Amino acid sequence: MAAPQTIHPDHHPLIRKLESIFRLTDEERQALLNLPMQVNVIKEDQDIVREGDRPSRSFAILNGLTCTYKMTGDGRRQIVKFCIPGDIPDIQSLHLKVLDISIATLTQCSVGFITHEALWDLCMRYPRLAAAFWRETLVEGAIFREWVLNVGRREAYNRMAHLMCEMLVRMRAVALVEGHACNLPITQIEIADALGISPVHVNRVLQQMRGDGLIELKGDWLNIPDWEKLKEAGDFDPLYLHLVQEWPAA
Amino acid sequence: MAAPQTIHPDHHPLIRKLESIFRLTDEERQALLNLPMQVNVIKEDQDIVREGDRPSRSFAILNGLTCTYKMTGDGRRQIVKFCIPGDIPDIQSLHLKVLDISIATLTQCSVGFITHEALWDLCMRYPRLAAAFWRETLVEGAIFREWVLNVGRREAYNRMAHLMCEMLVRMRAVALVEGHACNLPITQIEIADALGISPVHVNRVLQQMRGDGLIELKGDWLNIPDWEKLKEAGDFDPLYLHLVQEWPAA
DNA sequence: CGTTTGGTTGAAATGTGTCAAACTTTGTGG
DNA sequence: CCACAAAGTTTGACACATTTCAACCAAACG
Repeated sequence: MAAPQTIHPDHHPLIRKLESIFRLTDEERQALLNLPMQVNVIKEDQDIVREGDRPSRSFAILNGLTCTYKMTGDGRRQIVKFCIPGDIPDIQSLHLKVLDISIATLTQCSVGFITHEALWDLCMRYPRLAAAFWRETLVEGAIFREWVLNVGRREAYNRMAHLMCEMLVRMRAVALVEGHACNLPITQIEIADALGISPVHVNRVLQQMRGDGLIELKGDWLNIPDWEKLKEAGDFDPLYLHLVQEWPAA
Repeated sequence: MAAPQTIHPDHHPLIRKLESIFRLTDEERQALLNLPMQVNVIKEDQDIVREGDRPSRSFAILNGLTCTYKMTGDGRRQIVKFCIPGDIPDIQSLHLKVLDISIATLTQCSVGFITHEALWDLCMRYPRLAAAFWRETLVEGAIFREWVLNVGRREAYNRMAHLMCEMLVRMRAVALVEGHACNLPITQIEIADALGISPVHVNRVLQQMRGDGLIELKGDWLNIPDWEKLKEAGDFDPLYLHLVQEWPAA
């Protein structure tokens, strides 16, 4: 609905993300700013795209939280990734015509739609940007792999701790962490769908973790009182996120 | 150990795979054939690369079976993908300097090492090949996502059926299926590590599936007497494999 | 042949799921 | 600002899928 709008470079999540990987040239930065992007605000709990769709454009999350999910035939949902500002969750559709995933908002979001045509054009003109996008999809793949490990080989308690670690580190990378806390407005049902367990069990595990002083969840805020302890519980090693700039140990 | 060797185009797994996506030009095909590739034979149960490595080259599986896996801190293994001829399982290392996975042979394999330098050169010269490699990594990501769903939301029986379906379809795509059967020399322990369950349970589930007439496992051969039934049990939809050429229904 | 590796079996332990109800918080319209 | 509805969280009891442990068996192998 909203008309194309100008975003200040420093606040453009895409630019911020790419800059965290390598230094953009002025020309590259300008090309990104000039990308024709239709910014829409979408309310919470809406599918943005659905499995089976054949989109002609991709979208960047500018603001808010979304998740990528799949369903079994009998209607059980598995969230395979939480997407945060700066992500382009369906960039795969540039190459793969039919979507094998659905993507839904978890909160109200503003997303920027970019036509595949414009993306292709950008990639052709700026091979370094093409490489950066490719790289992003590879990191995404690495995250999926870690999730297979997490769901397949860790028990609920550690699995949950691992997820919290990942979210905090990824949020920190896009400057969405304040101190040891970040805004994480997701329900226990959504956590359950991400971890492959039942909502009831999520509740029990969360209480246990709170009791152990690993996390604090007040309203939509996730606070990590003891990062090292959480990391230990989650068996968490950020290597798979392939962040270029690790932040100093807490 | 082995010296670079010539492979007939029709038997070159890489070319065969790319040709299944789009028609290569003569020039592209020649460029692939000219890729300097060091072919090594590696015996079974050997790590080819390990998590933490910083490889300067990638490798294509020319022959044999390998798996990509990760380990938890307390030594539990999760296989995240089986790799078959035509795959380049660590092509991600082109962009991501440090490996977040290990890759091991399951059988004796012949693999072709290609330096990153040569791959970059190829990608620069032939953008369609670069796009094809990117696409391959995206399909790989789609497979990981499906595995998260499989491990997170399906019970052992269906999970196993799903894995068998995937293996058969992927093997068929590279002409490794004869009739309804394919060579699948993996142990029950390896299946357990792929499905995130215990070897004992794999055994029980396999017996149940055999009893239900879903699969036959004699020696290293997997036979599928009733594809539709297996597909049903595995809740299997090949969409996520993004094969260009579906094969006609059995 | 003995040794190794992988497969099979049973019994007991356990993590997690299911169901159903109660409780709490949030949001909304009167 | 209250009242109510809706959404999300918490709790308990019980069921069950899967794990663990330990032993035994069968096939492959040098």
